[in-house]
Amino acid sequence: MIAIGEASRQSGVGIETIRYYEREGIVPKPVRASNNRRLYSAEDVGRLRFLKKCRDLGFRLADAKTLLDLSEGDGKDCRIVKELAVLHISYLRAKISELRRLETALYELTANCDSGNVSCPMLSQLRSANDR
Amino acid sequence: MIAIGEASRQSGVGIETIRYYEREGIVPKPVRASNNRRLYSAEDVGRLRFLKKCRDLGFRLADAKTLLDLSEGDGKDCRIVKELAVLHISYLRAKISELRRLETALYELTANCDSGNVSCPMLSQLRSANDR
DNA sequence: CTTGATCCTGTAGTTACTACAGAAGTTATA
DNA sequence: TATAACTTCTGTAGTAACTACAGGATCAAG
Repeated sequence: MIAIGEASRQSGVGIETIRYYEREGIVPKPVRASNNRRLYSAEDVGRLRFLKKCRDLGFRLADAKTLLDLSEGDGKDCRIVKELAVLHISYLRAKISELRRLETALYELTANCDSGNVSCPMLSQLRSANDR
Repeated sequence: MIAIGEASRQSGVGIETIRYYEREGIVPKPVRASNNRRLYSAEDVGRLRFLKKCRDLGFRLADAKTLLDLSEGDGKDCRIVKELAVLHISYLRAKISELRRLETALYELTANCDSGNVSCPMLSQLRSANDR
């Protein structure tokens, strides 16, 4: 059993974040040593690492918890997992194309923008009343 | 001079958001009617619309305010505008490639995932101790 | 005169942490 | 043994940019 700092190091999840996950009921409350300090097992660290990977993949915390619960449950079949993943992929794709759109729009706005212009064309564009 | 509801309609900025912008000092406090209700001029609506466009382009609110201030100032030259825009474009590009990476990773994780699997390969992958 | 729409202020909730403050306990060094 | 440095504890507040009330006042229409 290890202390929270070591659990943080082993899982890659920050100390404050671990305590936050505990408060939020994302992970079970760990046992306490006689001095009231939290003690984590290898399993606890595994959970934290699992959550970290999910978060790194862009899942929201609630979904990460769902996945964690699924992975601890008996029926580990894929349905819900795949559903969540597919949903998240389409969310990512939508986000990507939106950002690409923004990038293009912004690039075009700056195209005529050159130091020395008396009146900035980008600002003019943004100030214009038309379009939406 | 129009009421806040109409200003919201004309600018596309929500009523609560308009009041929020006022609280935060993003837009100047509007004049008040004798009944204490806010009254907006065409110029005020213009500011809101400007902010809306900036936000739609993905600028953070603070940057939107900077742009707004620039567009109201005397020296409307492009330097700071372009700087902000270029910075934001590179931020967008970084975000896009990050999301693409996530999409690929997630897609690969789901590849072997098929309803009916007894043990979900995606969960196994996430539970595995290796890599980070 | 009543109904429904709009507006007001002020506060709290959202997401997922992060950053303290102040106290207590632990470990390493002199 | 004293002291310093480190770690942990609880609890609270801050972040970004809104959004959602609650509870009350005012307004316009019929």
